[in-house]
Amino acid sequence: MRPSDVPDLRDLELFREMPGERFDELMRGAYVQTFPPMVDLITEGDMSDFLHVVLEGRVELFASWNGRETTIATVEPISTFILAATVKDAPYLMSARTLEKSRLILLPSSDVRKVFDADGAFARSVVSELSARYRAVVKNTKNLKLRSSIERLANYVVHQYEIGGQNPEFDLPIEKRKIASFLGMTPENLSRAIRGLRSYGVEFDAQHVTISDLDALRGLAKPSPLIDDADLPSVF
Amino acid sequence: MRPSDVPDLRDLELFREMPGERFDELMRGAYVQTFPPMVDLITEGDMSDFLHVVLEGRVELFASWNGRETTIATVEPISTFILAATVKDAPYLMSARTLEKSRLILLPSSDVRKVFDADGAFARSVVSELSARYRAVVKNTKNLKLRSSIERLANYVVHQYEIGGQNPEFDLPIEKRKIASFLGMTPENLSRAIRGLRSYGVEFDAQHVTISDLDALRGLAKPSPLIDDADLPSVF
DNA sequence: CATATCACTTGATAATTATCAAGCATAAAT
DNA sequence: ATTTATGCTTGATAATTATCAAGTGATATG
Repeated sequence: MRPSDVPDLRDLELFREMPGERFDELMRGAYVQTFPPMVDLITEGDMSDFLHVVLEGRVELFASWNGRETTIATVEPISTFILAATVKDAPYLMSARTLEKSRLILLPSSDVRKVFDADGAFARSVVSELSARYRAVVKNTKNLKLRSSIERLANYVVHQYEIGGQNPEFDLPIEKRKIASFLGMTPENLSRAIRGLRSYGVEFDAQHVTISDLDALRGLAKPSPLIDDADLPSVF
Repeated sequence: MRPSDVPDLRDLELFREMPGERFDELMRGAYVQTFPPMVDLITEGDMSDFLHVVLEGRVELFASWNGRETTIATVEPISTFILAATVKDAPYLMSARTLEKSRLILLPSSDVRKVFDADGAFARSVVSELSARYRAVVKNTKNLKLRSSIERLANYVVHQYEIGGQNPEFDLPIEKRKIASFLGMTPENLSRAIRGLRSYGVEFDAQHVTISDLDALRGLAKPSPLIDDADLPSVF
């Protein structure tokens, strides 16, 4: 375990309030590992062995049923995932794979639960993180159920614009096929939705997006803080 | 506050581990209220004033955007709702209304947060509840994104069959229009999906459902514990 | 009893979204 | 440079789902 990774972890809301000894105890069992792209990290249905933290790279969370697959989220540094399965000692609901070369810290789930049982401050941090994630998934549900695919795309574009410092030009952070899956549509349908946004002053050139009429786009997207704003600093 | 309500609350996983004095402290600020059917309890976007607990009756959680509305869940006794907004001190993401005459306990959010900050055991109980709810929403997302409407209905029927003690005849617990909204479809589409289930040996007579060919139904539904099983004793 | 209301159903049609197949462009591999 | 692979786009078509309008049946209301 590289000592330089520890400060990053310590800054996470999840571990910030924890007494130093507890944190060190957690770190003793932890290990850091670097994975190539497209490596399966966890498989849905398996029991939770480790709490995962992405230090570098990018990880996709996805789920499958009956031969179909859908992207639930992509996780970027520095952020944990599958916290709920870890504290519940329950099977993973999602699978995870690296999208690019990624460095992760793996904290044995049993250690996490041990600290969790002994340390009220940690328990409170977990609550904060879980609440935020819960709310993110509820927002995602509202997005899926209340909006059409072009409306979801429009809001995705507005959101990328916002988190990119309101620059009217930016690059898509992930492949279009992943965006399509995340937004709950096929790649073909995304392609057509992208063409549909031209009448709202949005041009796509491969990964590059240019917004020329923000008002028109906003008029279609009608973004709402109760659907589109993040409770979490990172992720989703 | 009726003293007979207290034991019910005390049995909730959320409050079970809590020291008696803390529990009493929480109860001092609480009050019980009975509401007629179809009363708006909370409105999405408002700040969290109270943690709500349903003692009797039934409450619908729903969300709106751009004139559209969708049912997220119905809450039955004895269960809390909007816990995440309460602990985060954040705006409600969903509105709530009574579906029938309902009795609720309202716990001031600030009291809940106070106890939460002081009591590690309570924080751990909150985590357990939140994790379960988080996982329920993730399952719901998988249901929405991976299944067609008739598949969602088929799984809904299988689920009702399971929680009703595997009796091949049972009654729908809520109005069909609510079921449609919960399953993410229009009432018309639900009507047609119901007809579509006839070829799988499921007959609907108003609210009454009869399953005559469970294998056929299961073959269509393909229920999965990673989508359809509950982490929570009640709700969803 | 008659009427009104409301959930539900059905039919006709439209909109949305998915599927299948082919073609294009870019980037990696030989 | 040519080939190969891959992601993306486009077209044609089909399936799914929504919308609008009308009708049915049950229950409630006057």
